[in-house]
Amino acid sequence: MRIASWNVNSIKARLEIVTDWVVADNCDILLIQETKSQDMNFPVSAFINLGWHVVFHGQKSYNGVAIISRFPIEDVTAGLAGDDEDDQARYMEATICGIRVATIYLPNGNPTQGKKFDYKIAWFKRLEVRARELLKAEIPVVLGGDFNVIPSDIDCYDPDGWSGDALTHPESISAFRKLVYIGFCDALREIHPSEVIYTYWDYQAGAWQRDNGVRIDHLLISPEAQDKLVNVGVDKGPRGLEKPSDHTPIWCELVVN
DNA sequence: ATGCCCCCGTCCCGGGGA
Repeated sequence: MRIASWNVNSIKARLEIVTDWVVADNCDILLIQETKSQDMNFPVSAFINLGWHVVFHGQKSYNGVAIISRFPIEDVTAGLAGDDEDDQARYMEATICGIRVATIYLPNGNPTQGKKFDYKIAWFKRLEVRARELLKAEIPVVLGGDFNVIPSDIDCYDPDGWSGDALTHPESISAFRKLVYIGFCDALREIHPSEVIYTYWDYQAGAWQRDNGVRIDHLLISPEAQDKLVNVGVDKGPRGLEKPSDHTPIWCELVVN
């Protein structure tokens, strides 16, 4: 079972790149972020025509998440509990072949002084509450998405230049590590503990050509999923295409019994 | 120090991204 996560920066602008990739990669489940599409405009038929299943949770212009799968999608929940005032479409869960998956688009949090950063940290706390509940279920869980956190210096081409940013802020990193302390595994680091691997390169200043990247897209997996983990990687291919997303997919492979 | 680039929308600028 191959499960991937990808911030596509608009599902409509990236439709061909995404459909081509899921077919070529032999991916089974793709967790998508930044669809930037209202539900009524989501390009459902492109995935139905492939024989895939699709669920989505969007809003106008910004944010938006989706899950597409070769296998039936069950028990879908949209939104993250803990704040009735929060109307940003950043979270959705579903069960596919007995695996509970979540697609996560964590707030960026810049600037670090003010409401946006407070929202990020509050959102992280809500995610931790949900993550603890999911661990209690003792089933394979994959939390995949754009966490907007650079967990350590080796995950950044220029740690000094990024100091003071919301993505490297100590509170952001603590909140991310907390998910690991309570029991989730940073799947990429399980297989590649010290390799420099990025998932995002800015559109600006030739960041891709200079390999000025950061690792901010993550797959956090429960112990029951970790037991089934055989491989993890990042596919840089889509970032090098014409009109790419600024993120590229991260994937993991779980053995199925 | 700032912007570079890209996407969206009652749309040709401004907000948001990271």
